Amino acid sequence: MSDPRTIMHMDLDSFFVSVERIKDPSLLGKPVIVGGVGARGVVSSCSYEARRYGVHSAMPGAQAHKLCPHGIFLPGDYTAYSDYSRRVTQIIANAAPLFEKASIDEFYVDLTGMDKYFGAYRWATELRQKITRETGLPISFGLSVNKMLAKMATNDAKPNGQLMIERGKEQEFLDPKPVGKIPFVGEKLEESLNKMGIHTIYDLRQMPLENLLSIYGKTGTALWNRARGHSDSPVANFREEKSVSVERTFDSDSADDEFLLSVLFVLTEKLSYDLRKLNRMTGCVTVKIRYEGFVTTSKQHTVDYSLSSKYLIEEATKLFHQLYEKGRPVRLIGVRFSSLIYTGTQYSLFDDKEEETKLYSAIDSVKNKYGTGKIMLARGMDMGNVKRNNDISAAMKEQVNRENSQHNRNNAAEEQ
DNA sequence: TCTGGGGTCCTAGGACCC
DNA sequence: TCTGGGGTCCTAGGACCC
Repeated sequence: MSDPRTIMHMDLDSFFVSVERIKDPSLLGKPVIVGGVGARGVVSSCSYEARRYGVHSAMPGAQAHKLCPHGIFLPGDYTAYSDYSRRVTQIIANAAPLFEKASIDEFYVDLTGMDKYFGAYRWATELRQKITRETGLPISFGLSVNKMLAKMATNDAKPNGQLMIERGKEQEFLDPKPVGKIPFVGEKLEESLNKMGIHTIYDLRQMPLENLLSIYGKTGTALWNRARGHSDSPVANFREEKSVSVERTFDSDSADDEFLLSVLFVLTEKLSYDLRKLNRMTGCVTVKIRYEGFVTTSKQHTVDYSLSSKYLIEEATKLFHQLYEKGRPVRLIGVRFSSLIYTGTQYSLFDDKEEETKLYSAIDSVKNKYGTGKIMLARGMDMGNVKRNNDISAAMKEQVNRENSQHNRNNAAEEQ
């Protein structure tokens, strides 16, 4: 075994709620729920006061309302959340040589080499205090020998606390916990383990590796390792994005072909724009349809690497026609681009399509100025309202026609 | 109670190639 | 005559995380 590392994990406590409370201190001490607004909303974040009523994140809004009728439901202010997240990230970046931003509200810091364990603990305590002092946000941390244990320590420390697992006490820390406390053991896996009589991590540790391997494959090996506190994934300060996606659930199901196609158009346009902003091209397009009753299907296709809205919309439309069962009510439509490659200097390959490039940069510069939502998505997003659908369809048709005639002109020019 | 949106990773079957 | 085996890519679906 290699020398033990010292890893810190940090988690902003009910982050969205904390930001809302900075914006409006009268929310302090009250059951605040972010999300769960609208016909099909779910809870994104909730205060500990709300959790006492059984509310938790990912819960359908209707259920949260039932459990906590006097709760304060907020739609969420994602711009503010990003801003605060960035501020916290900056504080950590200034203090730590090697850290990883694991999500909008979670961070890992590698403190290996910091004079023994207690020096690291003091350093971590000070960083935590500094974050709360400078942003007003409560944050918890865990400290241990790897990412998994540090994260589990944070979970025990929350809310607004800190916990170091002493060296050598790792197994003692793990053994009594339910297997579901292991990160990556979700509802399904926990249920499956419980059925075999495995409830605690101690129970899991009694299972021979061969058994776990034959039942769960790779997952089995991971379970065997996690039960022993083994986890060697490094603190990674950079991660390349592998896919981008966008999807929308409608307030009510729709089987209106024209409407569905216009949504697909808007989503694909938006995603292509994101792709160009990232300086990436995609080599694979996936269209997802979720029908009435949560029945979900998808169709993907490998395509020539592209960042062209027009081309990607054509591909998405083809996939949609192959996938969609006409007349069946649809709950959600989604688009994903994967097999991303960095455009880098290759962007010049597109110089010969000057017209197209100009069109995009014109659209993009307007978007940069006013925000994506306002240009293409504002009308497309709140689509519960059927009356609006006709407007959208008309606008989309107009746009498609414009692009088609442009396309035809280009083709004609090429043929000459 | 009736299930968001943005991601990652894994599995398993089939195509295809040598 | 009636069917090998390894490697890789593509596709569909699902579990899981925040």
